Formats: sequence, C-alpha cells, structure tokens
Amino acid sequence: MDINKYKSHDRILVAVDCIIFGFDGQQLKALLIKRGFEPERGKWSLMGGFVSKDESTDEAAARVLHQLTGMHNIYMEQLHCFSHVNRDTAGRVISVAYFALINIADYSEQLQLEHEARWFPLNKTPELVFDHGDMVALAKERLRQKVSNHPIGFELLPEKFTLPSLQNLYEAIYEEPLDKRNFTRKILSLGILNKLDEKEKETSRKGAFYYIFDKGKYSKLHQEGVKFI
Amino acid sequence: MDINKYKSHDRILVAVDCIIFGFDGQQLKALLIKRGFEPERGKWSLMGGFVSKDESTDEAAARVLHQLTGMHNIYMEQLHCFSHVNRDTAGRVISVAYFALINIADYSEQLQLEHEARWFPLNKTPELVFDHGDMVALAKERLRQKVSNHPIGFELLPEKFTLPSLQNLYEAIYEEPLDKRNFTRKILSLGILNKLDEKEKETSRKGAFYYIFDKGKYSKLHQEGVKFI
DNA sequence: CCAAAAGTGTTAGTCCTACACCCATGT
DNA sequence: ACATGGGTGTAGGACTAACACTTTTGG
Repeated sequence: MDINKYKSHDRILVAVDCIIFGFDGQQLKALLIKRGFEPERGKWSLMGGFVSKDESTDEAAARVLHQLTGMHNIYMEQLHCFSHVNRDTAGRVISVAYFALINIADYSEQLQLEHEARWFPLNKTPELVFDHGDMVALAKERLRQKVSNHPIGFELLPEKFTLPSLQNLYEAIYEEPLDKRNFTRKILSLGILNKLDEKEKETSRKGAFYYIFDKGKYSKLHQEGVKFI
Repeated sequence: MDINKYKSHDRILVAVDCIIFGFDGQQLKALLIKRGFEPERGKWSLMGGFVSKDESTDEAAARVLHQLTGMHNIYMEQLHCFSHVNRDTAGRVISVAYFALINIADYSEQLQLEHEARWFPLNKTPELVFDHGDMVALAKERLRQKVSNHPIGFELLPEKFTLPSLQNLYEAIYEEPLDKRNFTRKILSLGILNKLDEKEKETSRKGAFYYIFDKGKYSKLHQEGVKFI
C-alpha cells in the first residue's frame, strides 16, 4: 500500500446510517434510536456509525445492524450516499445510507432498551437529525420499487405467515388497498409458496392457513426479478 | 463546526468515478481515459477525481464531468458507493460512482486529446483499473432499468433526431431488436414528441423525419416516470 | 344466531406481441 | 429500374382490474 501517492487530497469522515424496516402484521415501521452522543444528543435518529479504515461500507452497515439488533445476515441494501457539505452540524461527514428488512418479532427487547430504540409507524416518524428524514423518505420509495420486482417482502415476515398478513404488508408498503382475490391469485401463481395444514387463529374465528415459501424458487426469483405485485 | 466531537474516527479518501455514456447513432459507448498518474498509469480507466472537504460528491462528479467534456448541466445520477478495502491498490479510497449521459456530438475533440480519452463500444471495453469494470457493468444495468421507466434516453441524442435513430438507441441499450411498428406506436402515444417538417437524408434515400421532444410533457414524465418501452 | 375475517371465479377491457407490404428517393 | 431504408394497421393472446357471495367458527 502506498498511500503517499494520494497524500495531497482531503480525507473525510465516512459514516453509514441504516433505515431498518419492520412489519408488525398491520403497519410498516422503522426502528429509530435516541441519539446518545453530541451533537443532537437526545434527538431521534437512524442507527449509524463511522466506517473505519479497514472495513467496507457494507461491513460497517452489517456491524451497525448487528449492534442494534443482535441479528446476523440481515437483508440489507445500499441506498444512496449523502454528502452535502453541511449535512452533519458537527463536521464534514459523508454518509452512506442502507436499508434493511427484519422480522420485527426477532428483534430483542433487551437491545431495544439499551439503545433507547423505538419502532415508529412510517407515517408517524418524529423529526430526525440532519438529513435522516430524507434518507427515510428515499428508502420508502426504494422499498416500494424493489418490492414490485423482487420477492423481498418475506424478509419482513416470520417464517410462517398467512396470505392476509402478506397482503397487509403489501398494502402498507404501497399505501393503498389491494384486491384480495387478485392478490391471492398473483402470489400463488408465482409458485413460491407452500401451504401448511396449520391455521393462524389469533386474528379471526375462521383462521387463516399458514404458508412458508419455497426456498429454491424463491431465491431464483430473488436474483432474476419478476413483475411481482 | 466542531469536528472535535468526531476526532477519534478514521478519515478516508473519497473519490468519484464517472461512467459517461454516449451514442453515435448506432452503438452505445462509454468514454474512458488513459490514466495519467500512478498507480496504474497508462491503463484505461473511468474519469474520476477526489472529493474535497468543501464539496459534495454530486459537485465533485459535476466538476469531473466538466473537466473532461467542457460541458455543463450534464445529466448525471449517483450509481453506487464502492468501498472494498483493497479496491484501490495504492491506498484506502472509497469511490462513489456516477453515470452520465451526453450527446456524443457535443463532446470536444480538443479535450479528448488532452485527456487521452476514447469512446469504446460497451461490448468492447478494454480491461479497466481497480473495480471500474464492475462500475461499468452496474451502470449498464441501471441505465437499462432507468430507461424503461423514464424518458432519459433523449439525453444521449442531439436535439433533432429521427425515430429510427431513437429505436437504434433503445436497441443498443437493451441489446435486443425491437419491432419498428410497436416502437413507433408506443413512443408517439406518449405525446412527448413533435414532428418537424425537415428530413434527415444522410442515412437513407427516402429520408426520415426529424422529431424534437415537447419540453413540458417530457419533464413531467421525467419526474413521475411511466412504463416507457 | 350473529359478527368477523377467510376464501374463492368470472368478465370486460386494456395492453402487448407478432407480423408484411407499400412508399419515397438517389443512383 | 432497383436498391435502401422509412413508414404504416390489424388481430390474437396475455394480463389486469373490477366485482360479491359463501364459509367457518367463537362468542
């Protein structure tokens, strides 16, 4: 390594910030934390961290996600690099935003307390520090777009889920109601779901059948993409 | 500004690299330069530059594009942040890649010589330094995706263009032939083109009518997006 | 027996795709 | 007159969108 070649150039602090989406069966939510350090201590913020010189931004984002959730192998995607000169009031920091999808039920209450984290419905997010509000808005848009061509919605659900809950998820993402019959037909026609014999009976008297997805076909569509919903 | 708050963290060199697309009427091309400095001097590379502490990455990319082309207000979009620890052999550099669309005819021969730049057909690009090959591949994919929902293809064409040349462009981007009648019908149905009385007679005896696009409707679709081709 | 959510088909309209011939012109 | 690329319409199939009633079961 010969960093001397570049030594006349500015070196800049680089951070990652994570928009963590979750779904509680009804609403799409984002996990936010109360900032524990200056500047802007005590304000709501995305979970983030600085990128060290021996890790990539992907690695930094995975590290930050692990810190906050205790989970590994979280579905995560780079969103955008935010770099306006004065975006951070305490100095020049470039931030690479990532969005992540987790099953809200897997998220540890324990860590939630430690980090003073809270799930906010996406239409009721508090004011956020810096440009984090822009990040959330962009992530929402990107999720909508992504979900229409790739079956990543399942990342937000538990292993076993019902068709009505899957439909609720899509309605929450698109922020518009979908037709139950059309939805069911389209999803099932993709052939990535396996019906179980078991019913979920919490939310209705009749009960709704559980489904799981077929790993093989799922991951194929995952890569290739299809017109989804 | 109180940078002290963050002083214990690593500061990193940040660069931008630009994938500059052009279209010569037949082929989709990328503008590449012979690297004029170490490391990897003399190898083919994307045009890039370091981000200084008082500019955003967008500003840096626009600056770099201007340096190479002499043009202002180039259509440009952030692609992805590339950050693998060893991506640059001479030190830790994070690079934010941008793709840009220009009308190849506007590009100054003069600057081409100064920078030892050359247009390469996209399927015949030479080996590139570092991860620039990945950047080009990703940009190609992103262009294809973007162009299917947004009328940005026109950025690659001169003000007056013919329907056959527009079709050639789309065929070059998608790397597959399109049906002439279906293409014409779909494009014209968007109502963003105005037919001129004038014909282009270089490429055929009969001559093809020139079109220009209707700024108003064009920019509306530009923002909103539509199913395009 | 009633309330509440689950499950299930059909039809009309729209959009997409495939396909072939005549036209205008320069040589 | 002919070679070259430009311009134009139609029909079948696929997909989408709109729509309402029956089933199950806990209380």
